[in-house]
Amino acid sequence: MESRCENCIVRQFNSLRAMSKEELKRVSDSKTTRTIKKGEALFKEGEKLDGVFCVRDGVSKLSKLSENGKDQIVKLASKGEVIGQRSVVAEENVNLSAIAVSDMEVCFIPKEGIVSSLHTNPNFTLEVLRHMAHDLKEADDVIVNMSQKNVKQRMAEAFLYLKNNFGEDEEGYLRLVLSREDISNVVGTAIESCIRIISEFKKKGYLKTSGKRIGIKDEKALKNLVEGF
Amino acid sequence: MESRCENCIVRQFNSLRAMSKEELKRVSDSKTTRTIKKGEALFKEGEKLDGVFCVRDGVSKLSKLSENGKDQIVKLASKGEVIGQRSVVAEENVNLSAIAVSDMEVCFIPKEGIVSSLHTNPNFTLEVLRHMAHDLKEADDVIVNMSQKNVKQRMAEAFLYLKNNFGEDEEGYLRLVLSREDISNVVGTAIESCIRIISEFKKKGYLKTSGKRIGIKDEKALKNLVEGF
DNA sequence: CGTAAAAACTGACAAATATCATATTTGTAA
DNA sequence: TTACAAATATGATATTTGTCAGTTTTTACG
Repeated sequence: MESRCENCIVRQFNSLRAMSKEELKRVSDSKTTRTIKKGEALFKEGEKLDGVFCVRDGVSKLSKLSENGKDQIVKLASKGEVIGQRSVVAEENVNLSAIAVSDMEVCFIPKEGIVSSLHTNPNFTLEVLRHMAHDLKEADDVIVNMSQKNVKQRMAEAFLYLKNNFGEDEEGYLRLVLSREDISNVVGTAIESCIRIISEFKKKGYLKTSGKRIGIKDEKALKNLVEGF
Repeated sequence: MESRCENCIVRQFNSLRAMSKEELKRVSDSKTTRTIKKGEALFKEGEKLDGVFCVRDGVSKLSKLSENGKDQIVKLASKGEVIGQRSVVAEENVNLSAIAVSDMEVCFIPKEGIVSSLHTNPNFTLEVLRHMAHDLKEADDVIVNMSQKNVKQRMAEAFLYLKNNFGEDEEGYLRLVLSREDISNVVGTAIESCIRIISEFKKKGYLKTSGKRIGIKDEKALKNLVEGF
């Protein structure tokens, strides 16, 4: 795969596209490429990050673990997204863990390259700001969903989200395969409730499953459910 | 009250402090001061904002209304905070409504003054970015609380939050007086549940009430509750 | 393959929370 | 000050969701 940031397509999707040629070159020279296996961590809650990760392939969950062992997934980050920006910008330890839910290829960019551009290139800073504004809106939406929708509605919404963001394969199954546990941690519910609702949706003809793979059979029905019909 | 931004103390708490003298002067010339009565809206979900509000006094709730009439309060903004930044930065309609929960004095700053600085003054942009990064972290924390803590714990946390952020009066009551309904919308629960838990906390000696005013009597107990003891 | 461990699933039950109905209190304006 | 609406409060009950205990299925790997 292309190893210079200047030629990396992934960059088009994130704030690095607002960097000048010289900045990109500097970033490219300092970055390192890494392969992360499914289940491995990019970083864990509380750590100090000295750089950001640019996702070239695969998906990572960003989650927070509580004392009782539950962990809530706050976001799924995939190709093109930059992980760890918030921590670097705020100069704080990371508040979330990042764990691969599929095999990943990422670039690690030491923070110096990012920070110096933040101070000197307003276009870049503004671009980062816009991405953060987008993330904040999404986070607000999640808060509202968590409090105003019931588990069934949030489950339905999760499947629609997975279809829209990661697509489906030739057989009509969701391309991103998550364990039932991960799904329950996205939705914020108990594993058993999650499984039960999947069974129910299957019975009603909304979904189909094959092993851990899940496919949407009746998108309209799921949408109606989310809307409260 | 001081009417020039250059001399306004409130500015110290927000991103405007990263503006140059000239920029501030420009902002100051274009701004207008407004008084908002308790219950009135600064703006409503879905509107297009052509500026931001800088809070000089009072408190506003930022919330989202759902079809079923519930509204979830995502944030309480008070003195020094800038409201509407996200929308202006992202060039999107606002995703939340802002309604005064006490009488407010705010300055409205047309977006031109903000946007031009965003494009030219990296210090300012970075400062805005840092505030947004902070808000994002707080939003993530709210998501996790909503899913990992039960209603009683979230109620306890809400009271501690109100004490820490808005203080208490001479008699030991929380300075920011919210209706039971607003409290339930912060916590994400039904009004009746909210009231019941207040009664319970009162019986247990954690809280005292006087009309709609609420005071914390046993902070340690509330903290223990939040921690899960 | 075969086997052990992990993940998925199911049922029965308990706990948490919402809803509905209604009473009481409080604040407000005539 | 009364009178009324709005807010607060409480009880009874329904619904949702979680927990525990166990079975079945899938997956990984020697």
